[in-house]
Amino acid sequence: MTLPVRETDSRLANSLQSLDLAKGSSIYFEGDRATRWYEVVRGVVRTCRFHADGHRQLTGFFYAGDVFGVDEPRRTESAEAVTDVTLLRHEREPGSETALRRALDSAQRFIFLLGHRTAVERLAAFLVMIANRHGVGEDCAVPMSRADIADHLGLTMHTVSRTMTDIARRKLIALDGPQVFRIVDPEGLRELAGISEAESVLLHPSPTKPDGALK
Amino acid sequence: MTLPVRETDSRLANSLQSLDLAKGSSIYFEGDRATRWYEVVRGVVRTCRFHADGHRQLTGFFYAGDVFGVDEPRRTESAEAVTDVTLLRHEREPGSETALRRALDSAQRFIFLLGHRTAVERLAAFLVMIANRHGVGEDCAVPMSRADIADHLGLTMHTVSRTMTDIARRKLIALDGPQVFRIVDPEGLRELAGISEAESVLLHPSPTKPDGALK
DNA sequence: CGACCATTTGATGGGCTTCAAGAGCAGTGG
DNA sequence: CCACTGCTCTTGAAGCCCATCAAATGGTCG
Repeated sequence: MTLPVRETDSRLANSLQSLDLAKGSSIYFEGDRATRWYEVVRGVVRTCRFHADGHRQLTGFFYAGDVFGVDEPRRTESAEAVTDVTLLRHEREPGSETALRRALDSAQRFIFLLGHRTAVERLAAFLVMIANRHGVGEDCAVPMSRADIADHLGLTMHTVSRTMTDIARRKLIALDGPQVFRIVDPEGLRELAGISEAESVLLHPSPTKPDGALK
Repeated sequence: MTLPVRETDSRLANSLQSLDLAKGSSIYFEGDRATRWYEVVRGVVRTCRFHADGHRQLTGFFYAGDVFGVDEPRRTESAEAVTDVTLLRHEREPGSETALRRALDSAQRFIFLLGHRTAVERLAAFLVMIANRHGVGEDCAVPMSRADIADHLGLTMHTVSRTMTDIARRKLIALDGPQVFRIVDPEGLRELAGISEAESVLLHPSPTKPDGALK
């Protein structure tokens, strides 16, 4: 259960620590005292909570440039490494307001995503979100498992799998194994996701994309 | 379409304005420039967005003491008065960090609520949330319509109505018309909602309850 | 009373879950 | 090298829950 944590706190004063964690590692647990927040440098992180019936709810995925763990004074959700990751750990201090704002923003986007009523719509929206992390036309990595996606979107792994192949069958995406896809019909996919062209820009004023012009 | 706005900006310097709005009034619209945020003094407010297929998503309900409209630089959702309301309008300034934190908090709770998979679970959780705004054993007001609840929980008005009477039939609540209920079996309702006794306290470290001891 | 609205209730069908089994793939050890 | 194991992902079949279509009820206001 304990994990290989290699801490390289040499970088800066002890107000900012860099740490590497292996895939699957826990970063913190629901209920922990929370005094610091994190920034992803490399890899992908998921946050999750459990419902009383035992089923898991993944409340967010976080990529390089994203921040997470701003909850206080206690963790309301746990955080885990989806892939091998490098993180920056920040001390809490006034002025971390932008971090809060970004967290709120991503929470609101996620609420809107969950508002989609059918499985295809939700998954399509999710794929668009992933694709926005990549360049246009590039292959898109799906670092998380089908079960992760399911617990994120409120579906079952089976439905996710079926729906994925369904979207591929419609020639909106092309699958190259379970963990890689490429968008074939961007317009069609966005339409399925219920996202207008204009909105899709708004959806990620993203820190990972160099060209983050928000007008 | 325009609305009776009586503005009583006498209260304080022009950095803090009080305003009264009639039930159904719009407070701001999706896309508007956003420079101020609001605090509810009296009544209930809803925020909402629309999906591409036209269906409505209510992203939150806000009661006396709650804050809303912290999004920037543009409104990502519109806000409307569910009942007659009195609001305080705040200028944006550093130090509104606590407002952000509260907004994030309520967003996360809502995500968790949407994570419930069945209609009964969601509605039960929603009722518990409402009940937490009231004293123990008191009658609980349901200021919003069935359609509002439906668009909030991702259900239809019909399912909400059916499920409501179903929960009443199980003697977990007692209905006194569509807009008032009373909890008969708190333990049973919480269990249905998938909320443990311990958690139910955590769920509302609420500004509306005087006794907000969070340990 | 009659019109209108919100809510309730009934009947049917579809989409997702559930249960079940098979396919693909990496790691291990004989 | 290949059988064996364990895992994730895929696919099939049956059932249930909720959306949809449709209609009735109850309340408010003219």
